[in-house]
Amino acid sequence: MAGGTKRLPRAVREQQMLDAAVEIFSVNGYHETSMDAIAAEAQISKPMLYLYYGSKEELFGACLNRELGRFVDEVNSNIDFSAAPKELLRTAVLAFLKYIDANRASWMVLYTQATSSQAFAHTVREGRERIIELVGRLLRSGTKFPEPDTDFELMAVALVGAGEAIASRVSTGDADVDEAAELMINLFWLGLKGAPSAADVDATAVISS
Amino acid sequence: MAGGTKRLPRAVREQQMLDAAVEIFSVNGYHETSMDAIAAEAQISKPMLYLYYGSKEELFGACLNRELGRFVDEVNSNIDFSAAPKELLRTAVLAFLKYIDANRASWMVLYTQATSSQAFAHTVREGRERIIELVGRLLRSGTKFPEPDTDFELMAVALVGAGEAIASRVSTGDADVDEAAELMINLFWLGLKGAPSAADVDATAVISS
Amino acid sequence: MAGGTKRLPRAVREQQMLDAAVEIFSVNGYHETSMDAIAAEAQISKPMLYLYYGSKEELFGACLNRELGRFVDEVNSNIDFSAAPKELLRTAVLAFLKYIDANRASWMVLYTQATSSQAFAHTVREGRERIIELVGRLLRSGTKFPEPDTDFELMAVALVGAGEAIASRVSTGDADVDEAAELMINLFWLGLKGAPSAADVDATAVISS
Amino acid sequence: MAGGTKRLPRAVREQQMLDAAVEIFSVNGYHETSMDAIAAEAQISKPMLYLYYGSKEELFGACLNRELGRFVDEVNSNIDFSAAPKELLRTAVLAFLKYIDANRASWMVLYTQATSSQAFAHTVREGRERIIELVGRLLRSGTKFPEPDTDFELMAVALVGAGEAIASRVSTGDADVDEAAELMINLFWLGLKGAPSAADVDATAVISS
DNA sequence: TATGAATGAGATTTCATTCAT
DNA sequence: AATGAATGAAATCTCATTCAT
Repeated sequence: MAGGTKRLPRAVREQQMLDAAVEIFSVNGYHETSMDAIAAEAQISKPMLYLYYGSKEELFGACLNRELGRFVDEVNSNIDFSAAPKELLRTAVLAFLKYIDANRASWMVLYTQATSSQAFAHTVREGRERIIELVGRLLRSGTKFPEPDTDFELMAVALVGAGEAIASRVSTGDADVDEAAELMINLFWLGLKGAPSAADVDATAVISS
Repeated sequence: MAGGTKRLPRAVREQQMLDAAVEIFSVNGYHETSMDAIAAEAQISKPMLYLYYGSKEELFGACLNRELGRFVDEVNSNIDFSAAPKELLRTAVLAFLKYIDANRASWMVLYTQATSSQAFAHTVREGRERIIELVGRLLRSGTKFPEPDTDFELMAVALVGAGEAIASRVSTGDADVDEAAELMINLFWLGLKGAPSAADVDATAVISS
Repeated sequence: MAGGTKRLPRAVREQQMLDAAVEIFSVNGYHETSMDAIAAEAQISKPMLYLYYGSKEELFGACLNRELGRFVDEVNSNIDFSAAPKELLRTAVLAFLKYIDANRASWMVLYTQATSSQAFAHTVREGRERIIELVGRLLRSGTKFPEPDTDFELMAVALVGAGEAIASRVSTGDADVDEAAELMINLFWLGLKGAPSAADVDATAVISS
Repeated sequence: MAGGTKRLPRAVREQQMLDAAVEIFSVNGYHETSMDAIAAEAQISKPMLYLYYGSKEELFGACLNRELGRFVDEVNSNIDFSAAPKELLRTAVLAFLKYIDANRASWMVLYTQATSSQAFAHTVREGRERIIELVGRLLRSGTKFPEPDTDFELMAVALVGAGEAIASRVSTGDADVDEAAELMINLFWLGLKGAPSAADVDATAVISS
């Protein structure tokens, strides 16, 4: 009634639908969300959803892709690739966490939902895998004298896992962005020397027997 | 005559049901699992399931609790609390990862399921929170001269996140337990000095420009 | 309410459902019939239909099979296989048409429905094919001096087609059973000598110019 | 600019639509065919379909009528009405079967569809009725000394049924046109003396016991 | 104690059909 | 004359859950 049963160009409607879908999926989860609910939120009829997106699964996929795209774009454009390594790292981590912070509902929940929902675990896993590879390469290239048997990839897995956990804390508002950023930066930095044996000497020194 | 198949003591029936439920939930996920399927697997009738556990949600909760309990018990009993800190850490990490490795199907999948399903995110989050607190306390007590503003809890969040990520890799068979353990131990150890400012000095030295 | 939401043994419910399904399918046709309508007619809930028969298609298949079985049984038991050929033919044709006459709604309409419904054309065609083969063999064995190139099978096709058409007339009440039987018997009998050339001589004699 | 693609004269458009509709209906059946599919095949928009034909049912009716008309025209124009009865019969049967043979897809399938779909059984039945009447009149006029109680119409029903069955065989490619024609001609010819008593004498002679 | 029988409620999806331009 | 945009209505099917025995 208030909203609009008006004729809208396809592109506009698409966004309108995705907005609604992201909103509802985020709040209720994939399974608990009905197409009816999304249609209602978007103030359109259910058949439109199917006309535009084919199925609930595809609709969710479209949500995922849009949010993923936005995330990548935003983060990418806020990283200062010309800066020195540590500064670059700082801008990257900050861009990442700030995006999470600013898009709590939509992104983290979509992300969480997708991780579980069997049909999308795949997509998320792939995305994560790419990030892990990236981080792995950064670690490798950033380490001056790598031990021969250093498993940079597993280290990357750990760091990305840590990043996700921190991001989750940020997304729930339970952690301060700046503080979280500082910690992540440090952790990554440490990761660069985290290869097994190498670290022991220095680290142990500061620690209670 | 007409009645039931076999009279079994309550405790046995309960386990029989949980075994079946864990099995099916693990394979198919929470939403894709029907009570019918569980009843069939347990070779009992659906009303029994409801008699014992009240609802699908409660049944899943019971699965979760049992598996969580087993996990905690097993890990606990394999940690050498009398050992020196680093050795204690080693036994803990190994116990953790070995459990994961030995119970791939049941635990990690249940865990993943629970994380998503809105109704249980709660339970999992609580469990994780307890672990994070524990790790946080360990960090605090393990650090000789803590900086005043060190946020041990957030560091614990990161480390636990890293641990989960690694555990996930182990559970899929994509990472070797021993290697993963070594890496986690190192990471935690480093975590002890991961408080912002303190680390910079040493770490930077090994790193490119 | 009036009918019965009572507990019934499986076998009884099955028949009750099939009765309802046959009734409604017959009146409305396969596509125009909804499972809701059948459930209502059977005075049970829709899930029962699915519990017992799995899908609309399978339900229809079950109807088809039951009616087909009844038809075959009834007709078979009314044929006098010990009689002389012509008498045997007579009993067979009468049994066939009388069944049709007595079961107008159920059988003929089911038959018609099935013929069309893509998914069952198959079943019906097979059944018809068997009858055609049977008739073909009868023709062959009944003809004393068959012409070498006589296509008994195609003749059987024609005779069965004629039989179906007549049966259809009977089922709508537009033809008298006894008269129809006599005609069919004659036609079949003639069919026995219907091989092309053979007939010409006699037939032409009775015909104008 | 925004508007329509091409302005075509009404008659052309109509044929274009019917062509598409016949094609799709034939392949998929009435129920399985969507207006969308037809519009797509005709390369026009759905509202056009509705503008020209009002509803799916009417569109199918139009298809049926056009095909029926073509069929009648074609067959009619190939019958040699001036020939002697038997030759006339031959030309008629051949015209009929040749048309079927040449228009397998369109006609027989449409015909089958129509027979079932409740809404069109009517139309088909009427058409068949006209043919039956025609054949009945031919039988009557062709029989020199008809028995008083001979039911020529029912005989016509049988013969037309036989004709349909044979035609169906031809349409599936399972019967040769010429052979089928010869058989049909013979059957019709025999039908002329198919009145009960008359036939017995001759026929029995050729038959076993 | 144990279960076969039964269902209310709701999910996804598909169409024929119509506005507004 | 022609169409992209939009929908009401309904159909199939599934599932957690409960009686009645």
